[in-house]
Amino acid sequence: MIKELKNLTPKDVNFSQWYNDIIINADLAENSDIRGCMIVKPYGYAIWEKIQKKLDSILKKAGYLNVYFPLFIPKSFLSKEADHIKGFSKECAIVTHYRLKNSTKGIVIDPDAKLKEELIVRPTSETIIWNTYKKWIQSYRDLPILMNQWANVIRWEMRPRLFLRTTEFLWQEGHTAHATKKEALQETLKVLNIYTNFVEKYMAIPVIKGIKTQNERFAGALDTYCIEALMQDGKALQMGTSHFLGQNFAKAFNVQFFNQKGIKEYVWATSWGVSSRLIGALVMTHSDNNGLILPPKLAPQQVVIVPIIEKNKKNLIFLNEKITNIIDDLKKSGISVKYDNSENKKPGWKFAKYELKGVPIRLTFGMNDLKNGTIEVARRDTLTKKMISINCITNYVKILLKDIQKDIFQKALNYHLTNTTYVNTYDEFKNNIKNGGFIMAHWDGTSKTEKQIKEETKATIRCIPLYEDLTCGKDLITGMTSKRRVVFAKTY
RNA sequence: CGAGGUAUAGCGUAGUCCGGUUAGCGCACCUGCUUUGGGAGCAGGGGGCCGCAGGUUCGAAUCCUGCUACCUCGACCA
Repeated sequence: MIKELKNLTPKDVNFSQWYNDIIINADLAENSDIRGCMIVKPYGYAIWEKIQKKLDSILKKAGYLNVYFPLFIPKSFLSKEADHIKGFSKECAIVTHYRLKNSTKGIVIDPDAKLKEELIVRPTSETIIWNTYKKWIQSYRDLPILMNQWANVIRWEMRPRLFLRTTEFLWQEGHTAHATKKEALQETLKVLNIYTNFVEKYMAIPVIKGIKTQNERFAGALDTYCIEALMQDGKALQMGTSHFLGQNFAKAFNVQFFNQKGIKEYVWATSWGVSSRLIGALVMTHSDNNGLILPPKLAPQQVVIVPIIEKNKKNLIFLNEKITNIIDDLKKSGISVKYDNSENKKPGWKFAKYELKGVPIRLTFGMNDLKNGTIEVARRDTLTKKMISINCITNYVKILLKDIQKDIFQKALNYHLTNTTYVNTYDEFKNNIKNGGFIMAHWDGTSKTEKQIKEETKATIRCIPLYEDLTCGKDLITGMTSKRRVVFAKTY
């Protein structure tokens, strides 16, 4: 299995196998017996917890309150917003009965226990939340409402893929209600910036901020903002979205308020989310052929210590004593440490195992080090080793963790930039899209051209970037004037 | 839902075309000894209704029919 992994490279056609091997070998998750549902193993879940805790504290500081709404949504709720139901109807899990019974054929669904109205397992919670907001909002004084929910959702996608597109996934979904359009729009962008900052600073993944075209928009939104990242095989992945919902849901659920002048108005809404897909992005952005590479800020174990045990095992006592001191010191500095002094595995096995799991720093300590007052420090990202004096090891590790965080972002950014090409003709476009990557090209703004490009090249417009230069140009196909370049890529 | 493919031990697989000993191998697991600074070696051991249900045959993992599940590709997508 591992040998197979080593024979693959991220650029291989078989990138999906490479990706799956890393996820399964690094103990993040495994293929499920139930279609596409992920089973997150403790290590995989630990990464999700890291993401969740950090993002949660950021959102709380920004003023959002956590809530939890029901898993089941009555079918009629979901149907109230026309575009919304159109977008989600093809991927809903539906509860129709509430009881089983014994029969001659074994356990069967009890036909007498049919629900009068079917319940949909939430694919997202806009409808059930707006049904409740109706009861909460009467006056402009009740606004804004800033809520966030950590939950699981179900989307019965045709083709599931570990972490990237699983039938069930974990996420946070924010739902806000505002008195004015301006405020709601500001909110949408504020959250987009929170996401960008989180993904770049913590996950060390560079992104492009942008706005979706009409074709790619969230079902029920007026505008969908997003952050897009580039994976190592040249495909793009949407890391998070922030939707400006306008008054669509307020109108669908009749949520109105009296403004300061006493006039009734519909409420303005936003919704936004990031999911456990982020774990997949982490894997695909930083991994190499030895396995996962985790950014220190999100690694469940930042440092692993491997003692070199000699044949009589007597030296372990001396090593333990010294290493315990090191661990205490590291922990005092807020660094998480795993000490693997198991005697049944050889050091080489442990090295390989923790590299596979992406632990940023490995410390190796044996009798030679004890004599010399040294310790061996190995970096996961560069796979380089260095002997360091044991007296300054805590400080060294502290600085090295910061360096690794910075370096892997820089590495990902370099990849991102070298794989972003600017093209001016459709031929250039077709040539470049074969190799993957982001392609910056002019587009006339019509769905027709967008669809034609999608059909002919399988590339879609990932977004209209917010901060790209605004030089004019001509559409690749129609030659119509275009005010700015947009980002094309193939996706997962 | 359309098109192709696969199903053999916890995982990965050989055997299937051309039916014939007790279904073989690697990893993992268990026992013992030796090892331990880059995935240890030797010796021994346990584990299989060959996806499910029928059929053909003296005899089926192998041939035939039906079913189910999964994988890849298309439409979908945080």
